[in-house]
Amino acid sequence: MQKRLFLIDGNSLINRAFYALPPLTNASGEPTNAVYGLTQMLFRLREDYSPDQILVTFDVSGPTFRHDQFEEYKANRKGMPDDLRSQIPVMKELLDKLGINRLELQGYEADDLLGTVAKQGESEGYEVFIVTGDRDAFQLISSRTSVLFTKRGITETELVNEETLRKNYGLTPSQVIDLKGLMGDSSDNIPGVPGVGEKTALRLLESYHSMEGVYAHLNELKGKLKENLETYERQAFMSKELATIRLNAPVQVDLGELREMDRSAVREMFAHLGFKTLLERFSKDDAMDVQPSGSWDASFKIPEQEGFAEVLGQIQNTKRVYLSYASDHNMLFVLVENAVWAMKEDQVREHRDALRTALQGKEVYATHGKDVLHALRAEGSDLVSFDLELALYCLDPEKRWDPDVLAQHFQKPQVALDPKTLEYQAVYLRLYRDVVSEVEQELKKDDLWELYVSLELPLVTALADMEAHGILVDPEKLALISQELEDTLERLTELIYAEAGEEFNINSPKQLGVILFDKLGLPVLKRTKTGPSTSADVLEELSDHPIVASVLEYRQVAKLKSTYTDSLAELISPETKRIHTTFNQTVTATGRLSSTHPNLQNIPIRTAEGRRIREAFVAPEGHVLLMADYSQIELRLLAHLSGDQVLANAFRSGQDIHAQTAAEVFGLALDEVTSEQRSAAKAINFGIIYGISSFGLAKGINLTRAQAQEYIDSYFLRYPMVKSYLDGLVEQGKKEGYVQTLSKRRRYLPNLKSRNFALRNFAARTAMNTPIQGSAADIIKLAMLRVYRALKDEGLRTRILLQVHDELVLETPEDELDVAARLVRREMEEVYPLDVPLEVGVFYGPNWRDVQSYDYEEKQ
DNA sequence: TTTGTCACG
DNA sequence: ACGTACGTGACAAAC
Repeated sequence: MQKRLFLIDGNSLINRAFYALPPLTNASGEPTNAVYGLTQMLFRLREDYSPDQILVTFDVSGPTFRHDQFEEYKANRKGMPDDLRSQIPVMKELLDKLGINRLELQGYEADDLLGTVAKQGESEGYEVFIVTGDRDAFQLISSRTSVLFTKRGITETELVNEETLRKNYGLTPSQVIDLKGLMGDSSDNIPGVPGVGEKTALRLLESYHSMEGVYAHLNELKGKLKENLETYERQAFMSKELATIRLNAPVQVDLGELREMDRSAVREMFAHLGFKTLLERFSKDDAMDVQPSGSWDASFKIPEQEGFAEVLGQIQNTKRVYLSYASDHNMLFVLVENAVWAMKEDQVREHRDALRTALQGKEVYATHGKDVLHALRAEGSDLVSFDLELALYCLDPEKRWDPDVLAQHFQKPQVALDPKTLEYQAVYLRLYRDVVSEVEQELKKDDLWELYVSLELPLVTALADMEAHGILVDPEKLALISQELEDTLERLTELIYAEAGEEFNINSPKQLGVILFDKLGLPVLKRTKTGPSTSADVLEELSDHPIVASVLEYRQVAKLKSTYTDSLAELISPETKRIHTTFNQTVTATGRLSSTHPNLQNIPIRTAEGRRIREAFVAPEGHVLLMADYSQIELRLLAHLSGDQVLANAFRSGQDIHAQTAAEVFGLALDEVTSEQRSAAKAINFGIIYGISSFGLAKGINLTRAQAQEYIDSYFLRYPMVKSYLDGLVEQGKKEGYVQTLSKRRRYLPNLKSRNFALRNFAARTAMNTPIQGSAADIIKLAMLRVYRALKDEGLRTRILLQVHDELVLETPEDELDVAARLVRREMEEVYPLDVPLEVGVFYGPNWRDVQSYDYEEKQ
């Protein structure tokens, strides 16, 4: 077995622990939190990885060679707070008593020591682990060295090796410093090239591999980017050099074996520091060797070639199989006959068909069903019969159902393992097996079984199918738009610099604030907690000044370029030429879906400029895109749920709903309503759905609070059932502890009883909004299922591509358009009969922008 | 990591 | 007197 050397970046960890943990003190009032954090980490490492040697490095105060080289380096780095400084000698003393070696050297930073000793360890045959919260260490990764990167303070670690560095960051170890040279690092006062953020830097490195490569091919670049790279070349190379870790620190360590700790001295120190839990664990027999998994069996097997037949055989002989896919390891875990098998990506690929066949007809219980469907390329099949994550989401959509929470909730032993390890996955799967019947019972007890089993679970299949299919994107169109936006951006930049009389980073709210409010003396209308606000609604008030109009336009264009052209292009799959988003089914509090990587639920539509992005989303040859959206589904649901007949009749009449609201609120005939009154009524209708408040409404349309309150009062006078319905929701929420949607989906609102005014009011608005927004989510999910099944049943080739909350986007062969359009409209409108009709607008076209209405009557 | 901003329903 | 419209995700800057 290979020996393991752990190198711990003491300064990095102690800093992170200090800021992440609450300010603990011992009985004498001395701060202890940083010491506590690092000590806990040490215990955890020993339990999880059984290292053969541990070394902790520290920075020594005083100048390093970097100070000589660059005066400004860290010149204005914040000093260390006294409460942290005082903990360092304590930590060192504790390490000595624990028998853990310290390493520090005047004139060298911890990074350089880590790097040098890592190389020494490698040459002596160790598997080296560097534990730090500093990304710079990624440059030290090699086939024998990996980094345990701390996150969320130091509570979580991520194991980064050559493979995960490439996969998650798109970098080789040596590119880490190129990246830093280009983009800089504000926390280290290392300047980068202006206008080059992470995205741009990664793009450049992908094309040109290194900074040298970028500069060798500068003539292939253009515009502001090229200009900035040229201007800041010297600075970029200086920054790169600064970020480079030296491997030649004059240290030679005798790695040897771990020293014995001085147990009584450690116990004494723990007592003095007030570390009760650590002391307790430590006092038991031999705390440093305690098995972390409690009563859980953390074992697993990786099947060898012959072993695979054994896995398949076990699956054949059983009724039920538990599966999880660990995306950070790209491994499929299978629990069958009390054995956990862990299969690597290529192995799964090789045996995919055999696995799928073996699982057919079994009870397949998955932690995350959609991941398993993707891993087995079984999207669109009904392979998964239970999805734990989804079931827990139905129980309480806002609870973070981590395995430790799950264990606690169902009174099982705690899972005390690092979530990044394979053992953790094995234990999680066994925990899952042991709670699943109780999860099912609880769903039934709370009347959520129907929601889970008839709506959410079958939807997994449809979503997996949609994700795998993807939507076709025209990269040339995207590039063209990007170039035009770039040109506009350059023109606006010049204009803004001229009007400001100087150059600055327009993307920085802080720098922009200095120009607008200090230099040009514009009035500060709103503040954020860090300074004057420069948000669009503020700037619109100030648009008399020519610079403000330019800034507003710049912001719009910059947003489009960074979020919707450059990044979208990178996510086109080389194999399919399509974008494959992920639809998250368990993140929102209301039951809606969300979309990530990329988010395809917020593609611009409101402005003509932004709408152009939609032109790049296209249908393949011989196909058209088909769009279907619900009209006013939330207000219709309000009419249905409240039973208000004035509102219901408004929808039955088929007239413009906002105009009708205006007529009611302002006491006019429908044809007397002005367009201003209509927009005011529209804002009121929004307000009602959001959980009305006079303050909010006044902000939405320019009114005083008193006027807004008058509008609200007269609205509720005309729609009294709406008023009593909304009041009833808050009351019911207070009484039951939760509110629910049409399909009984719950959202718990304990803050309805809070003594804090703000929290309580927020909860009250949530109580009014969630049943409406959530019921709309229920309905479109049900509609998706019906459309999906109907398309399958009728053997059509039309596919659902996207869901955007009240809209479905489909792709249909031209010769299927008529039948698909009618099917979609029918399934969506008839999905769930309400007191008012559900109306669906249907559109089609060659891309997502240029669409025309599909008029059902005409085509009959 | 947090903050400000802005894209969507 | 308190302080906000509801639900998301992504990006750049600054901490």
